[in-house]
Amino acid sequence: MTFAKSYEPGAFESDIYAAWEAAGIFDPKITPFPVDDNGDGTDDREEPVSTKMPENALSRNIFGDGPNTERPSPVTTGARERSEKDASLASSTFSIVLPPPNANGNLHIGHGLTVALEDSLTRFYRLKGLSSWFIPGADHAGFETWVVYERELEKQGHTRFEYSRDDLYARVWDFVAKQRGNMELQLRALGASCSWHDLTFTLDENVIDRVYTTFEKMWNDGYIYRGEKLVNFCPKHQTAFADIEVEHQDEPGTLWDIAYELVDAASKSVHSRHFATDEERVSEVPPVTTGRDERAENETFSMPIQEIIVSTTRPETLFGDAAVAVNPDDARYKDLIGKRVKLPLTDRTIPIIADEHADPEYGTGAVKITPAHDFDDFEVGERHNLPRLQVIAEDGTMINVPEEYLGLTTKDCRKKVLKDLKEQGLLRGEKKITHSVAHCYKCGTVLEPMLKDQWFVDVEKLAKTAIEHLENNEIKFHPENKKKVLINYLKNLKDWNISRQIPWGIAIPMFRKTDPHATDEPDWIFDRRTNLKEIEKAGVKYVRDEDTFDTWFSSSHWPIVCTDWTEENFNPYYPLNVMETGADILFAWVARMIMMGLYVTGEVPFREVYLHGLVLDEHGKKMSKSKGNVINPMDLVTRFGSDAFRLGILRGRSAGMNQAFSENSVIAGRNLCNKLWNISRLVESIVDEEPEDALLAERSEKDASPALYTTDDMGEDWICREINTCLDQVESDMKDYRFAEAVEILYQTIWDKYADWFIESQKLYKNTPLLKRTLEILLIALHPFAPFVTEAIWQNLSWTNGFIATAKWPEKLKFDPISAENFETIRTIVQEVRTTLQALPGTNNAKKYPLLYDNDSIVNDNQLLIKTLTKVPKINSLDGAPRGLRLALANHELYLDVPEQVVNNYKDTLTERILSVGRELDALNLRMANPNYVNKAPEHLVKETQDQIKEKEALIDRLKVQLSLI
RNA sequence: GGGCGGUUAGCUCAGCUGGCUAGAGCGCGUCUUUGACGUAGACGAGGUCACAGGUUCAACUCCUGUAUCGCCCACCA
Repeated sequence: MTFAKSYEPGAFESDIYAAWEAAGIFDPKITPFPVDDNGDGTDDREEPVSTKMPENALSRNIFGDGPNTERPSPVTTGARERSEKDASLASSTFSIVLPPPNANGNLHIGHGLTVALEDSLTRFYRLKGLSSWFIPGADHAGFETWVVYERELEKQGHTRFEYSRDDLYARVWDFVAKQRGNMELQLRALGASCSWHDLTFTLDENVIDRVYTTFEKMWNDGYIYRGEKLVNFCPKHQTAFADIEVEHQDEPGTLWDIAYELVDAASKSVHSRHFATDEERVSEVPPVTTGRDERAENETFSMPIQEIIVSTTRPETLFGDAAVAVNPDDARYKDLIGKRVKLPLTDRTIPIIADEHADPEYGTGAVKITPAHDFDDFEVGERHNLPRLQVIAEDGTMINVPEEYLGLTTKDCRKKVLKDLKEQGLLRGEKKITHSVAHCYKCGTVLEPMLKDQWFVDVEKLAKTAIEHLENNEIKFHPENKKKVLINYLKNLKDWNISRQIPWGIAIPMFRKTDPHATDEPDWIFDRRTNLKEIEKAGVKYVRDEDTFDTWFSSSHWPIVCTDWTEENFNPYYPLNVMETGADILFAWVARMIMMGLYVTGEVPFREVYLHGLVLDEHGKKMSKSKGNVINPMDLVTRFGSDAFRLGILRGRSAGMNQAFSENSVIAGRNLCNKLWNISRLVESIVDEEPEDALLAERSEKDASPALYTTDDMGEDWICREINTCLDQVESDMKDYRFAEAVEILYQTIWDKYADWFIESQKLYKNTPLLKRTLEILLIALHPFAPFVTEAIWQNLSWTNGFIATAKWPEKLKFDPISAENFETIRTIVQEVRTTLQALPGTNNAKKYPLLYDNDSIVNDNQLLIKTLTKVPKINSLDGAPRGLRLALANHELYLDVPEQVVNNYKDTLTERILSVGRELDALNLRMANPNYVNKAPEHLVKETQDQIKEKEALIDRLKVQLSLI
């Protein structure tokens, strides 16, 4: 096989992926259910044990025609026990799940980062010999997909209300089935080494099964309750959201002051009471009414005011008011507590109550309480047992209001209410304010707090258990501080609304009794038969709840369902080794997986959590369609190659940080791939022309060791040392999830060390076995990060076998440390020669001047090497007195044999050099002059400083001699 | 209001538990057809590590405060 002349990733990437997949190398070596005792880790999945008939008609397998149906089924062997064998099994596996991308979407840059991170880990541990299982998934993306589909329906002139829920489910299913596939192809293009036949779709039967089992357990354990609570409701999408899905935005608004008339009037007017009783504090008393002309207010003092003025941003909800609240400590209103007021525009009267919620500093200090349409008011209402009167319907129009307002939209109703209040003289002021408003994160519609019967999970115990395990350090976080953030979140977690009013999701398996006379029967029963609208049990009829689960309720089972965890069997892949995902879903997903994992399995679902931050554009700004700064990962893959993208996006990135990303880093990655490609071409050409046997024979005469290679010349020992350091570094970086650092050290080792020094030296002394071995090692070490190019090279090399993807992580190389250190000296010499030559006037200096040395064994022994690396025409031993230009190297008598004229021109440079070394020397001397440093600093540092001083002094001396010679 | 993070070269970022002349990539300048690579090689310029205190023999690193940018949570009648 011959190497293509140039590095063209597009020419081989897809073929290579196909070859990997065909060879099945992404499958875990150990089957998830090693109960067969074959002892050879053979795969059980060819003979699946019985699969249940799909009881749920809704749960068709979207990937049903694929090999997914062959997914292994658990084999019951009785109680699950942890044996020593289990433990050793678990330690020989590596498992990780892909946060499932939207089944019918395209990958975005965040997915690109996720794959780069997760696949690097997977490939690294696969090379390290662990049975690695990278489990892919696809998300039905309940709401996301639903929004897309509903838009589609609208385009066709239909609405969701024309169809039954089952109909809609089936339609969306087909819609997704048609669209799906893109994201899987894109994952392959990114090199994700996923075990594809284990792909789990969030609506797969086993997922629904597991979710129902958990729900049933929760129901029986009393964790599930049906409650009438306020939920964030999108009037456009007609569904409720969890708190976490709501987007708050600061917006301008108006705060209106509205007068509510007292029914049983106070004996004195509000204002006169103040003046009569608190005369000494008159000047400090704030006026009850605000935002109006001072004089107008004064006028009101003379008249008995029989009203209280409330401040509100939502006048239209006044029909739902259940009370007016004032702060119990607010002196202005103390006497009014317990009195009643007439609700404007209606005949109703409501009480004035005392509640901390009312802030005396804000508005008038009196606030209307509308329990059915405001979250705070709901809580106030609960404290005071107030009725919840719903006046806004789910479609955003008014209900339960006087006839003239009935059916108006909230917007129109507000206008009319304000107009009517004004006419009645009850509107007392308005003020422009900024307040945050809840929006639907998808369509931007203002969310309406809506009173609804929903299913809730009582999270108290779940959260408490999770906190205990977190505080017990059972999960390691990267970055570390996120654990604290998570615990803090869990401590304040409110009950979780799991009902959604969209058809695209997992049906809630609850049925409501239809016959109110069957008093002995419970109102709600659990039943898995959600394919039926109506069921009958013990002669009583029940109808299905039409809601579906919040997607996070099922997603929280992800590690459990992906690894096929069961109660009965030990599963070496659960808990997952690591959960890698975006820091933005720490609460929504990670927190819930931990709670659910503990609830279902009693174990944390993963040992470590790595959270990545946002990928920002090159200027550090968030990417968004509206800004037009979105970078499409597939576009970069096409232009620069998959490896270049992966290397580029990992570069300079650290856990949890939002970081800028630009094409530059991808270009740098591409360049490394190209470099590696050409290194390999050169090595291969050397291997091709030099018969290995002859060389080995020659070497083994000198050294009887049976090693595959021998190190002999200095650069060889040196590169062995450097590669060993690199391997150590990569391993420790991967253990600590320091991806960028791992890539960095590989980059440096391959380019700055291997190519620039070792390969260059090998153009002179060829050690073919070592060239082969070192190249193999570097390819393997880089493979986790750049899988395609390393595999492509591996396949092109004449002496390698199999796939690099399943190669063995390299052992350390043997080397002679003294020889390695000597090469370091040679490098220093070579660099000094180069620097000096460049600084000399004129061009092409390297070829002009010979190098002279005196009494220097390293130079003497390596004349040819130094000559090759510096390109000087000759290296001679100094005969007679020193001449030419002395190199500024301590402990080396080296001269560039240049004419006096050139030396003279170099005088300034030399003087400056002496000064600069002098400054360094001064600093060192200053340090030594400090007795505290000498006494307190570690001994080795003091000694190091002393040595440096000696070195610098000697250097300065010699430079001065040189200068004096000029 | 509570919490978290950033501020290091022109740009984007490393620098872990305090001890190098503070690093990388890209960009920039000069030079180079050398057994692969110009997507390259050699050499170089460029930094008061946001600011102010403190701890220490020693601070980019630890502590306190300030400024500034950003994120998350809560509240906003």
